[in-house]
Amino acid sequence: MATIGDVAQEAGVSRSTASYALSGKRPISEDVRRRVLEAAEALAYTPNAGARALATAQTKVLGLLARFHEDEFAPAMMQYILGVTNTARDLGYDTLLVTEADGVRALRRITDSRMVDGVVLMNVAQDDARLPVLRAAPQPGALVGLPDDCSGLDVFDLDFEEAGRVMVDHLHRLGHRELILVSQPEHVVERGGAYVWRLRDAALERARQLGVTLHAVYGESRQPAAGRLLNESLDAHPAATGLLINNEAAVAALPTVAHARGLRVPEDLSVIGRHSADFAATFSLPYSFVESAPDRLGSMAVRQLVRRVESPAARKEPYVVRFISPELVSLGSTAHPRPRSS
Amino acid sequence: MATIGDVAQEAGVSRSTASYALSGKRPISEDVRRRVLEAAEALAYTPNAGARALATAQTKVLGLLARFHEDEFAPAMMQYILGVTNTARDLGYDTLLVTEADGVRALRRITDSRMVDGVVLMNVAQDDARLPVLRAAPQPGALVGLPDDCSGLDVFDLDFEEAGRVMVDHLHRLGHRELILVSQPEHVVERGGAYVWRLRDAALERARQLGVTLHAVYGESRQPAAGRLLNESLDAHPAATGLLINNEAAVAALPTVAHARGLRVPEDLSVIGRHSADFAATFSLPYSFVESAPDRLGSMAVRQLVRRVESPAARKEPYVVRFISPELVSLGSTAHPRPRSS
DNA sequence: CTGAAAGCGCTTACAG
DNA sequence: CTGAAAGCGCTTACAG
Repeated sequence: MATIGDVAQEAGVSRSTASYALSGKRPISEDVRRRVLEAAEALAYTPNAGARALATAQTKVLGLLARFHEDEFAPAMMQYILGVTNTARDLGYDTLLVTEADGVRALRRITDSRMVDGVVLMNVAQDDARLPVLRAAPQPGALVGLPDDCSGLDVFDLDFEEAGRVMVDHLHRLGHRELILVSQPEHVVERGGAYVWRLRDAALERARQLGVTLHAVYGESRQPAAGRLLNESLDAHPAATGLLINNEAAVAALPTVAHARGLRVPEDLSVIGRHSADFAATFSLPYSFVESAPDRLGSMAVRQLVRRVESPAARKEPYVVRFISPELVSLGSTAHPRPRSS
Repeated sequence: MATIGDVAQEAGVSRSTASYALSGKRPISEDVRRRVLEAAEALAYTPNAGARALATAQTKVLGLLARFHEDEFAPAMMQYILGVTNTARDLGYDTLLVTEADGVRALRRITDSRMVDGVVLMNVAQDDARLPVLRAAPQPGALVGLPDDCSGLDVFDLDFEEAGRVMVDHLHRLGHRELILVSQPEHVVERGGAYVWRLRDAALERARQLGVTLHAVYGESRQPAAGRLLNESLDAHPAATGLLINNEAAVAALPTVAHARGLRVPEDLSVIGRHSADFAATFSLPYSFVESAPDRLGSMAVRQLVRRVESPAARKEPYVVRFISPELVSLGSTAHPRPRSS
């Protein structure tokens, strides 16, 4: 493989001149510049990443830490990852994807060894053990997901509180007075998945204000349990006319459950999910939903991260906590209520 | 951050001794070794990845090139990726995930710059433009997916021919004499997705040998088209008693379609899919299927790749083309046939 | 506008 | 068993 020395020799200049001609970091005579560029072209010169990283203390690589819990719905993760990798590339960065179970260890490894210029943490828990490690690291960090303590890091998440209110408001406005909200399983909350209760508590609060009865239940995250729990919930609350689902596995199971029960949507039951448009298309879900915008969140996290990486000024700016406003995408699965039980 | 020089100083030895004590690559007195290890521990020393890569010409990073076509079913990809990243980590490697559209450019970038020690290509097409680039690269490469020309690379794939035969055999043995096979869309074939016709042609051949009528149709890869096409196929061949599905989107749509048609499986229709167990669980699919083993394929590709990376001897070995034998996982969706049409 | 030199942080022959 | 030195391939002050 050609080195900068080969290029310099081929162009008949010094290595520093070759380097400057390629980077444009100082004035170079037109003639020399041309010869260097031609030589680089002829030799198919590409700078050695390790050498450059060593000299510049920049790797042009971002770390992406994703966690996969047995009880979580893996398909939803792909969109977040693509949001990160594609945006990173647009900004000139490659992405080191780390999926190992021990996130703390992994984070130490990639930051201490200077493999990455910055880190995006996905699936952040309220009391995430990776956060202190990331704060102590020399690289900046961005989170997707809202922890209890946001200090020292940029945080991006869907506004789950507002999502809960939007769902309740929408059905209340249509005349519904009794709703069911299916969340993630309880142990997701226990593990620190704050988005579960953020949406739920805001929905409950709003329901109370509006005089709406809201039955909040924990869902399941695997099949067929997710479908079974839907059935139980519908059985338990026969007077409910609206169903809110903050749980990808549950909403994926709903078409089958509705069919089996002979339940028509929205005639017999109004439904609003909380997932992504891509998810809805993939699973062919005919339900209105609050867009969770995984690719946009990943993209936003990367943009902010790269700003901090590249600008010492940006590095000093106050940290941000930015929420994406929930957008209700209507697929016609809500209507005025009609009592379900005869 | 502490460097090897800091460690050496702290331990009162030279940098080379510190390095050797840490790597164990030459005999070190017990006393010195202990002092070095303590110093490294105390200073939380981690080698700088760029410096090490420069000195050793090894990055301990593997490249993973994944492609996402608009018309492909993204959720299936996550399992392949996890197979690669998890196995890589087990073997001491991190994974650079590259998803950009221009795979040729991306491959050039990561190989020419020596960012990676080896590359796994996913979603390989028959006449994949990335292959010549990978062959010319100094790093070894492994493929998931079978191209026309396998030279110079290790290739791993499901034995789709055998999968087609297994499906036909199984239903023939149960007494079925007319089957429908739903494949991927035609343009997936045009783009070079050989697995489509590999399974189909083998199934057709076997059906002919057995005197079974097999209607092979191209499917759709998005909803709701996938479901619609299922309906059309069932309408077009009312006497067919068995359905073979080599298409994730189609099999995901089948529960809804079957429900809508009042079709009981396996009483009215026997069904065999070709997908992964994880996919079946995620989508709650109650159909027997030929396991496509995405994580195992990813894992196998990485293991072979790392062998070549680490051993000059292995580097010289002949290249392999290794097929995973299709395993038929029964979920009870096949039975003796009963005429569908009255 | 250009070049010689130092330095980034490692590893590993070469000496002793 | 240990150390001084060279070298991996870059970038960037320092000189001119």
